Amino acid sequence: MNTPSPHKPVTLHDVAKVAGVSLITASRALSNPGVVSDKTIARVREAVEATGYLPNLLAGGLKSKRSRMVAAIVPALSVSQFLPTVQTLTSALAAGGYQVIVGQTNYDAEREEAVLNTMISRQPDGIVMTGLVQSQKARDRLRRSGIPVVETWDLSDRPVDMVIGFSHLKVGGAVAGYFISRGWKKVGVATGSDHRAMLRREGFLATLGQSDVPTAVVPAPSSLALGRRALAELLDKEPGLEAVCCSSDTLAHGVLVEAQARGLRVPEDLAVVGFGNAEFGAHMLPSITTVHVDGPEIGRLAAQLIMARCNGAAVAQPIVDLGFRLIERRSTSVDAE
Amino acid sequence: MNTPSPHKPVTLHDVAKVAGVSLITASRALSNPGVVSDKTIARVREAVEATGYLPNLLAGGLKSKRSRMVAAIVPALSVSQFLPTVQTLTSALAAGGYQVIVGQTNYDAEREEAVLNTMISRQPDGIVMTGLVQSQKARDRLRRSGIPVVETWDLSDRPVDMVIGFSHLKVGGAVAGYFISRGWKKVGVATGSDHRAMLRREGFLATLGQSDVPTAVVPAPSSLALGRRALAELLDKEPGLEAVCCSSDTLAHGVLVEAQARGLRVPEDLAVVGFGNAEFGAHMLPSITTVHVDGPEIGRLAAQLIMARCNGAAVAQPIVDLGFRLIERRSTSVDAE
DNA sequence: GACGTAAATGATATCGTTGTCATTTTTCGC
DNA sequence: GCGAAAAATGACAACGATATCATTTACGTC
Repeated sequence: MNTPSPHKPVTLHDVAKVAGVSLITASRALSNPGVVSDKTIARVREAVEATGYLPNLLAGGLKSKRSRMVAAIVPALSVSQFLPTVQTLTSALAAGGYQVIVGQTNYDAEREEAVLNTMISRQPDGIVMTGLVQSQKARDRLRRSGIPVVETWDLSDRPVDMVIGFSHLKVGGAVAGYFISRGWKKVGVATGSDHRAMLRREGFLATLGQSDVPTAVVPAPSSLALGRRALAELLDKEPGLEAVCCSSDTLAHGVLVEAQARGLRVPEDLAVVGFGNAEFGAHMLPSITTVHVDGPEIGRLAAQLIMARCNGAAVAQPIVDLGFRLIERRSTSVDAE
Repeated sequence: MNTPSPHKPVTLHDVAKVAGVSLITASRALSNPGVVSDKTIARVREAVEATGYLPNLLAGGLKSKRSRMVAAIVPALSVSQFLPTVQTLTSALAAGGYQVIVGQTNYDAEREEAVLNTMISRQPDGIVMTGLVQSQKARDRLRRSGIPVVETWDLSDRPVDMVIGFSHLKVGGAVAGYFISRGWKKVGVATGSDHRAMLRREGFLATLGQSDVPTAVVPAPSSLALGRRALAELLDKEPGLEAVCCSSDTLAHGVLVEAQARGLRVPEDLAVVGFGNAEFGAHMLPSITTVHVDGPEIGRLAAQLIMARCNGAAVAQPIVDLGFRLIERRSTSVDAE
């Protein structure tokens, strides 16, 4: 058995020599087998096996202008909200031979622009953003780059390219509608400081018809500890609070814990609504009423749209509204399932 | 203002022409400014600005053999356990001009091998694994590839290359020691089915000196719902259970909820220990006794080791034991802080 | 001012693969 | 068995950058 030295990697050239064919035929046998005879394909495959050849995707990508990489850009990897999306995106793309390269913006528009430039430099076949692209300069550059871009977790009339998401304003409105139907008057908002959470709050306030609702804004990303602190802050402002609208299930969880610490019964003394339908919310005591959004589907769809584009297909519907639905659970209703 | 057509991207050649220097000087002005005069650097920078040039990292990487990409391989992105590690890894690498490309193995050794091959094809400057590389074939191939590899979240005498982690056997032993010191006799284990969790259970049993401890094994990745189910299963087997050792804080959270649902007081009726020191564990009621491991540090260190290697530095200590510590909280002791 | 050295710039080849076009071989109808 | 079309293979150049080696320019010293 031969042990190749670590510094002379096997190239397609070596494979071709072993298989007794030309370099280019070896290339085709592997990446375009339709035009090569079965006999030759078999010989090349054997040679690949024998030499332990692995293609150099940098070289292939350079020439073919298809890197088979897709950039996924998130505020931070630890924002569990987006994880299911990135997870399914990665899996769906991997199934098609694409890999994901991640970038973190830390909720910072300037960093976002820098990250996007770096990503463009890597010649990705697609870019998936969580959220809309903030800076106009970046939007222009992305458009000029010609790279398929999918913005997600939001909607826009004029996306950079494609968008898959839902209306945060409407989510806020739907929650407010629910609050109204339940007759809650003394309400509060516990929200992360990020743009989308603020949009939901805006929609909430608009439908509620109040503009002076007590609000606790906590820095993104949210956490249980921040949720506790937020409720403490809200109760300071409005001791008779009946219901709290939270910008995430994590925040809602914190609110629940703080309520428990203060001997407030949920939902009897205080009703709590979250957002995101996190796994834990359905199984806690009390379970958390929340707004469900299909995060995994966003990732799958984004992968699909980008791979379709890469194969030259035109995308019929570049704006996809996935909608949402409110799931009523025990944190707002003792009768809920 | 000129609007370049989307299909004729600006290359370094264009920049050089605009700056009135040769291609290679432009290249050096950007990536090795030390050897170029300040005047020329300024001219090239201007030309970059004027043309909107972004380098093609595929081309650069091909020739220089430094792709400035690092592969991060996880069982699944949704395993929150590893997220802080991937997060700090990504940030630390980004600060050094490296990007992370992610691969998911789904806890499957065969998939792991396939993912590693794909990654090697991308010519990464380093590979960071969560866990040890399972298949021997993959280990050999990685060694031959000459790519710096950091295995994490575990220890081994013979890593593929470098390893940063801690001993899961010892973690299990430490928890068992704690159980013994508290005098708990009727104990149970709720554990994920993954390799590392099973190692911890092994260490736990060994130190405890019992081999017939009731165990509920749930499929990885763990969830709150699985934790609830695990406790139900354990109470079936051993109704007089005094304490449960869980393979993650998420599972412990589920055990806590199930205990609450059954009217069991924690810790008086049932003590619960988790693993991982997740954010929520410290702030819940009761807070969760757990084993702390410095996940973010693992990521930072891994980034550091790989970048050092890329700069030609020899790594003095290729095996780093970060240790762990047990944090006693209210889920095992009413006196805990 | 001549000389040697260091600084700055340039020309050329190449990284490993694939697109394009050219050539050879095979296949098949009549 | 011939010719035309199809199938299979090959030669060459090129993708966009950097490594290497060569050359020119600037600078300080005696």
